[in-house]
Amino acid sequence: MTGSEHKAASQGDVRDAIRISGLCHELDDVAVERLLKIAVPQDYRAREQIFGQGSAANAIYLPCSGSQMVERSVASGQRQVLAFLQRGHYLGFSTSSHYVNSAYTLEASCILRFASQDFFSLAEDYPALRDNIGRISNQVLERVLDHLFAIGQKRAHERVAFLLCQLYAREKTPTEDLLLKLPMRRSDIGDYLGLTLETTSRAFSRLRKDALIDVKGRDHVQILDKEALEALAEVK
Amino acid sequence: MTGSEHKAASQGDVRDAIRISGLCHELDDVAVERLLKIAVPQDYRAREQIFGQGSAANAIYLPCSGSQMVERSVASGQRQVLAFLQRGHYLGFSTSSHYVNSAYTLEASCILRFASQDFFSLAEDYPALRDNIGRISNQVLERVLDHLFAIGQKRAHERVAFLLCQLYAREKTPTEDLLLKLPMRRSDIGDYLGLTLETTSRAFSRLRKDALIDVKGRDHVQILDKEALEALAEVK
DNA sequence: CGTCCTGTTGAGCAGGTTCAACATACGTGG
DNA sequence: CCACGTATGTTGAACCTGCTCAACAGGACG
Repeated sequence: MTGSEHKAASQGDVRDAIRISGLCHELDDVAVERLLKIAVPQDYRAREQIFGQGSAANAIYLPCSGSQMVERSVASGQRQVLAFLQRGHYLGFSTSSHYVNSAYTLEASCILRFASQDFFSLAEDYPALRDNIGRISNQVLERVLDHLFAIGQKRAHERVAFLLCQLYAREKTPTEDLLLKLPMRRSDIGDYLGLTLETTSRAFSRLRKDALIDVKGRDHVQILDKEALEALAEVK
Repeated sequence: MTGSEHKAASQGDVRDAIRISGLCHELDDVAVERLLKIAVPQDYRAREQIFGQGSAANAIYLPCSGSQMVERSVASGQRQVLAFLQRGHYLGFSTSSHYVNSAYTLEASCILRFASQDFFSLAEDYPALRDNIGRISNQVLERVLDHLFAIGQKRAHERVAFLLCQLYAREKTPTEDLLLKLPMRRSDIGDYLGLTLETTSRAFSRLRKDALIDVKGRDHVQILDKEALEALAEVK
């Protein structure tokens, strides 16, 4: 059972998340209302599983608040973090009948749950919805290709620079002071970038020493030299 | 007709490629004919560019024969090979107006070219075609996530095992003797797996020494122990 | 105030890279 | 058809980045 000690999802939060997600692009009001009607909001605590690798893929998720990650593990114990997500990002699209990845919250989150059946039967009625799903998964593909480049070709501190730029670029309201929140642990970042947590930590230290960033406590980073950071992170 | 495997694309080759690609799933004959009508076959020599990073994304490509690769390079000189392709695989889908990747042939190839405009206006008329495009790009995403896992978490010889399993798994007619053709160079494999060409070569040697494969000349590999190879390659 | 958890830093090690030599395959022209 | 020259692939040796193991520091929370 999930904790309900946090504020319930307001209608505004929900609509905001859907709008940000791009799922409603070109969709009429009736369709949006039908979409809202099949959405079930659910509250999660920090570090709780949303769905697990191998379980039946019977829902799609849309975070309204908080932050989440998608990962994949193998029997030999290795783990690859595939994505860090937040409000307006989709989780749980699966080609097969079972999830091949797991998803967890990083912070306490409110997440909309759409039963696959409801969702896809709605998509049957609205071609625009199918197009939007296609557009979203193309964006996902693009991000993953950038990620692939970074892991395949970049050095440790460049990979960390890549993550910081990726996180900054997706902020809807880029903060003027370039302050970034990092809700994940060093080990999560390491598994995202194909590094150990120690190497990740050293990479942060190096960027700090070179005055590209300032590490503010455990989970905040201030970008001091955005251009230099982007030059390190270059993936296209 | 039957013996012209050298140059001109036969109608059979073309239909075969389209069938393998999965683009015609649930598509009626009229639609398929219209698709064939806008396809322009073109012959390429080995190691020729099909399209280049930064150029206008005005076409989609479908190889009928030969083999190809998609790569991305950055100013600093690093290159990531993103995919090795062959008959029935799609090339050149782009979200933006310009390609962010380049594509080259590995061997001499015949490739169908669809002008984006023609292609997408045809897709306007056939929802099934749009669905098929969506399904194909989901398959691409799945492959890229496997690739990401391999590069992020696997050691050198495990990555090579991963590539060999990936290439073997996609053979339409799995050869009984487990003989695999590798039309790419060691440096291409290295850039695909995030390794240098020397490390790649050493990884092949290691797999040979451990009797998992047999390297037959420059561009053929015989798989001797498929189970062991798959155990090394495990990505889910 | 102590405990646990996360992050940082250090030291030694190892896998992968770099640089270099050699081997083999392939295409070309004699 | 063979000989040669160039491409690609393999192997060796030294080096270096990142990993492993370990100690310590700083918050968060009871």
